Order: sequence, then structure tokens, then C-alpha cells
Amino acid sequence: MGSSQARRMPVMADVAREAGVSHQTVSRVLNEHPNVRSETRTRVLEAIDKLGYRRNLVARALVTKHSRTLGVVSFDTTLYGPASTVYGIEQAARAAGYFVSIVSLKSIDRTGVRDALDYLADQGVDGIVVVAPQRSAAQTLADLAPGVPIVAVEGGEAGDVSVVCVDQVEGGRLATEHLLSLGHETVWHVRGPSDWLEAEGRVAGWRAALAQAGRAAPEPLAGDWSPRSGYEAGRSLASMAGVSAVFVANDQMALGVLRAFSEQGVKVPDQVSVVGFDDIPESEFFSPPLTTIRQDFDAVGRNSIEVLLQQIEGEEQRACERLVVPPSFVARASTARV
Amino acid sequence: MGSSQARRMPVMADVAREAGVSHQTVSRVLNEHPNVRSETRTRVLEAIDKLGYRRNLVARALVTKHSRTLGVVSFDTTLYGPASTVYGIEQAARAAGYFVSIVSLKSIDRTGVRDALDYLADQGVDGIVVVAPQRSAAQTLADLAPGVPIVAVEGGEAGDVSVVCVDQVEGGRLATEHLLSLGHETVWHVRGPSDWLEAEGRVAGWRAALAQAGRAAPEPLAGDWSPRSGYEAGRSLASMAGVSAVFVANDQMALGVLRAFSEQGVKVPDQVSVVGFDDIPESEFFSPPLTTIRQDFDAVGRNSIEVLLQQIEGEEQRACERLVVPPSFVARASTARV
DNA sequence: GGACCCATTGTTAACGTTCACAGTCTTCCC
DNA sequence: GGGAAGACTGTGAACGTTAACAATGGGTCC
Repeated sequence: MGSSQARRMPVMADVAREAGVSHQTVSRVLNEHPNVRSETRTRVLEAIDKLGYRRNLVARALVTKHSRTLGVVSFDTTLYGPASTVYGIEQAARAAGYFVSIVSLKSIDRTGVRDALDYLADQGVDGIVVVAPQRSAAQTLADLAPGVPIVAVEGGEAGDVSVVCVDQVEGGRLATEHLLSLGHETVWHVRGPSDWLEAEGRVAGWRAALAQAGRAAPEPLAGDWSPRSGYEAGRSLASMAGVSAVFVANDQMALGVLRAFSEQGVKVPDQVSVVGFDDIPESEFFSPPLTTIRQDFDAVGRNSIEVLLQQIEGEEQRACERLVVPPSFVARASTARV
Repeated sequence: MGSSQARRMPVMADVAREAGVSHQTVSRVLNEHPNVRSETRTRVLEAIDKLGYRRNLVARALVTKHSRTLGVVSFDTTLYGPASTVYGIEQAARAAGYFVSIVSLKSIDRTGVRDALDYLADQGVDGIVVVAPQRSAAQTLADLAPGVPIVAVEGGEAGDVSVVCVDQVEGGRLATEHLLSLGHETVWHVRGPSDWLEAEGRVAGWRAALAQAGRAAPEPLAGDWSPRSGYEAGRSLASMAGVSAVFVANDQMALGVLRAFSEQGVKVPDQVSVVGFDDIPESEFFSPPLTTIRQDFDAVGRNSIEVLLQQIEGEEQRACERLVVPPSFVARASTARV
């Protein structure tokens, strides 16, 4: 009778009975406790195998207070940058034996970040990575010390939380110096949205490089990372006199700029040189292939997990690290000597 | 003394004591049980507020057997398609009050998918969405009925699992018919990797449209979704005589094709018309702007969650649905009358 | 040969919630 | 006024694991 009924999942006690030991011994085998006779161990292992037992991680989390789950809060994971970073985070976390729970925000405002953090904290995550490159998000984070360890990616000034980021200033500098070294009088800039720290950093690097070379910095054109905004900036630039070099704050906008120039009959790189930022997979096949600054998103992801795990598993109180990943210059065909 | 010690998180019993009720009453308030006197309810709510109590979801999951967490298995979330789908899934899941745990596979092989599924099942997810457009993954899924409800996205033939997908065949047909309607004698095709069901579907649609028009189908060129592979296919096509229309299986490869044509002096759309697939945000700003087939990834994500939740929460045994999202044609400037 | 240590195992009690059931106190009806 | 049907609340036992401690047995050391 009742054989048709789905047999319920075996629990530790079932394994114990099958192997003729106590449930605690089963637990010890599972947790690789040293003091278990090897013969006992194999007997337990066989019982586990026979019954198809799988340990209930929820029950385990209840008593250990560790869920082995990490939370990730990110902004629009459709964009290449965030997507790649989250991907790197996920890979690194899984390699370390952690699950990853994701909250992807449509827009980043104070309450949005706060809710996401609460939401994840409720779930009992052991730590949180916040991929929140906007100033508002970064500030929220500073106030908001939840019970769990936090690492910010691109999170601005290291306040109360550890930060892992790419050196945006250096990237902006690299791009600008490259253009200056080709003999351009000055370099125009299509910047990202003012709320974004990354945008700020690139502007700062651009300004610094110009200042160092004793050149005046033209007014930067505002964009929002989208190809369309780049396109519009490109139309403006095409209509202006004396523009021979442009540093665009990301590759997508650079694509828009290239498109606008092409429409207006402005030849790249013959008349104007263009440098992008990110090195998305498409950049190499733009017309012309885009010279750009590469961000190692994978390294960012890996490092953020490393810092976070150190905070979670390490015993000593951490010193709120700030880990900076260097960008690199990628030469292609969109820039030329003046 | 001991005030410096971090006060431990309050639990239900603490709230109960504070409010002068039993822990069960607190539980009832939290779970919105109807039979609680409203005065009692406010007293409990005040106690919760005062103590800053937050319900322990792990303990709750242990007894209810529901974690309110959904698992997502995906292949390379760096690609636009998977990234957008996962984004849609995450949004829909959160709206429904579920957490999302992600496993992003580097490569999809049988063991990879199996491990991911086990991994998620161990964690106690209530259901799993598998974004696995490869044939091998889809087949693995069929064998592998774990204890939890599963929905496959782009999962091929609806076998034992429900499937949500975009009508790839229809997409291929739309692209091809558009080109034929412009007066092109035949349409060449740069296809995706043969292991991918999406690639197969697009090939099938392309073939069907050609057959219906009574045209011979040239041998398709093989690509791997990357711009580079499109570039190589483009070089081949540029060197061939009689190529006037090309349907490329995704926008990234189409970019490579456009690049190759541009290098070889082949004018698009004057000499050759090109149609892509996906409608990534960049496509509108390619040179020339790319005519393409749009996939509504957001709808796919939403639908997959809907189907999954129906399986989880609905009482009646589901009939292994197959939900097809139609693609749409987006006209731009990369195609022209012959 | 007795004390003691260590390896191995078992027993009992948490962890913080919900479920099942048993109360108590109204209210309402005949 | 007796009873029954609700509304509301409390008590005890799960859920499946790990932690703490106790117990057993064999060996070693002097």
C-alpha cells in the first residue's frame, strides 16, 4: 500500500538508521570532521548514496547562521559593464562555494538601494556586493551599515565600506594623452551622466591630462551612456569648427558619435580622432575599429568577491580596503596623427 | 555592563514579550491572519517597530518548505540576449515576491547543467528557469526531472518541461521575406553555432521562406555569434559573386559583416542588403543602421516566470505549456531594393 | 596497574519559525 | 438561560540540521 505515494526526501536520521550510526556521525562525515573511523565513514557514504540523500541547506543555515549566499545589487544588468562585472562576481563566488542572489535595479535612488539591501539582508545573505556606480547609491551605502559585510564596486570614496574599482581617472588620462601625443591641439569630451562616479572620474582624468599639457579644456558634451546620446553629441561636434579629437566616455556613445560623423561626412580618423571607453566586444568591428580604454571587469568581479570573503571569513577587523584595478589602452584605427 | 556588546537580533519571542502576547500571535500578525483583534495587531506592530524586528526567512523556509527563491541557470550572461532575458526574469520574479539565485555557465555541457540544477535544488529553490538555448542543454533537461518545477527558455521541443521561447523560425522567415520582397534573387545566410536551437530555428525560417518563393538556398556560412565570426563570413561573402542579400543570425555578427564589407569596398545597402537579428541597442547606430528582427526578451522573461509560478502555486497539474513570443521586424537603412 | 589522554561515538538541546490543536471569551439564537 | 458558533489567543510540537557535552574504549606513561 501507499507505494504510489512519492517517498519523501530522506533526512539525516534516515541515513543514520541505514548506516547503523547516530545522526551526529552522519553530520560529522558530511562536514569532514577528522575523528570518524574510515570504515564508519564509508558505511555512511554508502548509505547516503543508496538513499540519494541530500543535505538540507536551509536547516543548516538556520543553525550555523551562514547561508553561503552572497547578495548582489546592480544597476541595469543589460548594460555591458554591469553585466560583465556581475558575471565575474558570480563566477568567483561560485568557485568559492557561494550562491549568488541578484537584485537588479531599474533606477538607483536612495530607497531603491535601501530596499534591495534590506531584501537581501532578510534572506540571510552572508555578504553583499553593490555594483552601484552612481553617486547617490554610494552615499546611501555609507549611511546604511546593515548587519552584513558589504563591498562596493565603483563606489566612490572609501568611507565605511570597502571599494573595488577601475581607475577611471587614469583611464581618462590615458585616452587624452594618447590623443595629445598624436599632435591634436586639444581634446573634446562626451561625458557620461553627472550622477555617475565613473563619468566624473573620466572627466577628471581628461581635465588633468589637458591641464598637464597646458591646453584649455573645452566644455564637455553631456551623454547618458546610450548610443543615441552619443549620436546627438556627434552631430553637435560635427557642426563645430576646430574639433579634431574626441574622447567619448563609453564605447556605445562612441558608436553614436561615429555614426553622426559618418552621416555628416566627417572622416574618422582622417579629420577627427575618436577614443572610447570599455572595450566592448563590438568595438573592434566599428567603422573604423575603435581605439579605446579597456576595463577588466572580470578582475573587478573577482577582486570584489575576494575582499568580501576576507571580510566574511577573516577574523581580524578589516581596514576598509580600496582596491583599484588599472585600465589599459587599446590601439585601433579610430585615431590618427593630426 | 556589556552594553558595548552588539545586541543580538530580536526574534519573534522578543516581540511577543514586548507586546504582551504569545509568539504565535506575532506570527499571525506577520502572516496577515484575519482573526487578530485590531488593537492587538497594532500593539504587535508597534513592538516590531520599536525592536526593529525582522522575520527570519531561513527559519520560515525550514518549516514551510518554501524559500520564495527561484533559480536561474543561464549561459554566458555577458551576451545581450541572455542578459536581457535574465534581467526580465529577475524583475518579474521580484515583482512576484521571489528572490532570484543565478548560476551562469561558462560552457554548457551535460554535467554543467546537471550540477547547476543540483546546486540550486540543494539550496531549496521553489522553481528553476533554465535559459539554455543549446540542444545539449535542452536534452539534459528532458532526462533530468528534479523535484522542483522547471521552465526552459528557448528549450526546444516541449518534452517533459514547459517552454517559453521566441518564434525563431518566424523571425528567420520575416527577415528572408523582407529581402525577397525587395527583389533580391536569393538570400545568403550567416548562421549561428549548430548546437544552438535558436540558430537552427532561424536557418529553418530562412529555408522555408526561400522554398516558398521557389528559390534555391545557398550553403549557409557558419558563425559563432561573435562579431569576429561575422567579420570572417563577411570577407568570404565579399569575395563571392552574385551576393546581393544577406540574413545574419544576430546583430553582433551583422556588425562584423558590415565591417568586412566596408573594408572590401562593398556598399551597404547599395550593393548588398543586410538583415540582422536581436535588435541590440547598438544596431540603430551601425553604419548603416541595421534592419533587424527584434526579440522581446522582456516578454520572454516575464512569461517564463508566469509559467513557472503557475506550476509552483497552481494546484492543478500543468500540461507542459509551450509559450511562443512573436518576433517583430524593424526596418532601418541596411536593406534596399535591388 | 592506575591515571590520563585521545579517538570515536552518542545524547540532548538549541536555531526561529509555522502548524495543529486546545483553550477562553463573546455573541447570538431559541 | 443553555448552548453553539464564532472570534481571538495560547501551548506544544514539529522542521532538519549543528553545537555542546557526555560516554566509551583503547592505548601510553610512569
